[in-house]
Amino acid sequence: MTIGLSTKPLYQEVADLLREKIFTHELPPGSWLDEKKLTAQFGISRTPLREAIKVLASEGLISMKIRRGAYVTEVDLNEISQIFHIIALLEGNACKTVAQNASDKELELLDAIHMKLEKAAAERDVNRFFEINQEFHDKIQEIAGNRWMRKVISDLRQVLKLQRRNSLTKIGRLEQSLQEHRQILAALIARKGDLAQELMHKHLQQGQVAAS
Amino acid sequence: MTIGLSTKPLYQEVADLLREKIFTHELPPGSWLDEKKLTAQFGISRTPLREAIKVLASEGLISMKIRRGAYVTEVDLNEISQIFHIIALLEGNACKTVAQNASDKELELLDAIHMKLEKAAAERDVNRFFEINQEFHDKIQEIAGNRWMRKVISDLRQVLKLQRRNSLTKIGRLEQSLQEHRQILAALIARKGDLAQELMHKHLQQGQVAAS
DNA sequence: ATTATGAATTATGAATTCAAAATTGCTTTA
DNA sequence: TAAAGCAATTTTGAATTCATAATTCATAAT
Repeated sequence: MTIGLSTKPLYQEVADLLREKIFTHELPPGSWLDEKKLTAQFGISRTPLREAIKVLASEGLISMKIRRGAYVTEVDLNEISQIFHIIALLEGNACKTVAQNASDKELELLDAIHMKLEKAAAERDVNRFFEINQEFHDKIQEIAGNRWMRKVISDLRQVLKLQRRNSLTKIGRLEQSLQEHRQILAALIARKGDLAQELMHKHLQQGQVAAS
Repeated sequence: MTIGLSTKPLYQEVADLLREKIFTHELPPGSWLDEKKLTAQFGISRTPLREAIKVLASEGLISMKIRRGAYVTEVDLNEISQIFHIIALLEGNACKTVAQNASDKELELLDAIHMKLEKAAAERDVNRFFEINQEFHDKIQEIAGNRWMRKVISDLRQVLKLQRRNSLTKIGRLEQSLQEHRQILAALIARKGDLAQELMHKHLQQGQVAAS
C-alpha cells in the first residue's frame, strides 16, 4: 500500500481509521466488520487490520465472537450511565487536585480557555463550544497530573462516543453547561477543592445525556 | 501447534502466557520481547504472538518502540502511586454503593469471605490470605455492579503487578490489613456508606506498598 | 411447500513468506 | 589502537498462503 512514510505503525493508523468510522456510525453499533471489504477500502492486507481490531477490542469498542468475526460494541443506556458515574468520580477528583495544587499560572490558563468557551457560546457556535469544552476538561486533567487517570478517562470517553450524542446541541443545555463551567472555574480559583470536586461531579452527572 | 481444542483464540492464550511471564518477572520490566525465542517457546507462529503483544500494549503492560520491538513497561514509584490513587477512589466508591444497595444476602456473602480471611490470617497462610483478600475486593465490585469500573480496576491492578510486591508478607501489615477489613465489613453491614467509602479508601492508600 | 441434507463458497485463524530497516561484526584506514 | 565504512545477519512490519470452521445455496425428500 502507499500510505507513505508514516511515523506510526500501520496497525495504529488503521485503528484510528476504524475508530473514526465507528464514531461517525459509518460502522454502527452491532455491525459486523467485513475484513475483506475493509482491507480493500484501506488498501492494506488483513494482518495490520486484524491487529488494529484486537486493539480496539481491548479498548472495548469492538467485541469479538470466536470464529465469527468482530462487531462494533453495543452499549446500552445502563452502561452509559455506569461510565458517566466513573468519569464524574475521576474528573471530580482531578478538580479537587487542581484546586489544591495548581499554580496561579495554570489557573490563568484555565481561565483563558473558559473565556474562549464563553465566546463560542455567545456566538452560538456549537461545534466550537463542544471542542473547547473538551479542551477545558483535558487541561484540568493535565494539571492534575495523573497520567493513568487521563488514560482511563480517555478510554471511557471513547466508549461514550459509541452512542450518538445529541442533547448538547440543545441550546438550553449549552447555557446550563456554560453556567456550570463558570461555577467550577470560580471554585478552582477560590481554591475550594471540595466544592470544585462537587461541582464537576454534578456537571458530569448532569451531562449524562448531553455528553458534555 | 497442538494446543488442542481451546475455547479461546490462540492470541488470547498467548496473551495470558505473556502476562504470566511478566508478573513472575521471568520477563522483567524493561526487558525486550524476543519474538523468535517466544514463538519457539510457545510453539506457535509470530502472527498470534504479535496480536497478543498488541493487546498487552493497549493494556499498558508492554511498550512498543517503532521498528525496534516490544518491551515490558517500567513503572516508576510515582506512577504506582497514581494508580493506587485511582483504585482507592473507585473501590471506595464501590464500597459506598454496596453499603447503600446490597441485599442482606450479599452482605452475608461478604461476611463469609471475611471469615475465610480471618482463618487464613490465624493460620499465617500468607498466600491464601492474599488470594482471599483479592476475593473480598472482587466481590464488593461485583455487588456494586458497575461492569466498567471492574474493568478499569482490573486493568490497573495488572499494571501494579508489574512491580514486585513484598510488604504484604510482613506479618505486621497483614494484621493491620485484616483489622481494616473488619472495619470495612462492619461499616457495610451497618449500612454506613460514607464511612465504608472512607475506610476502603484509606485501606487502599495504606496498602500502597503492600499491594493489598 | 417446507424442511433436511450436503456440496460449494466464504470467512476466520494461523503459518509462512517477503521486503525493508536496524543491528552486528568485520575490514580497512588513519 | 581506535574509528569509520561496509557487508552480512537479524529483526521488524506487512503481505500472502494455507487449513479449517461457518455459512450459503441448491437439491431432494417428506
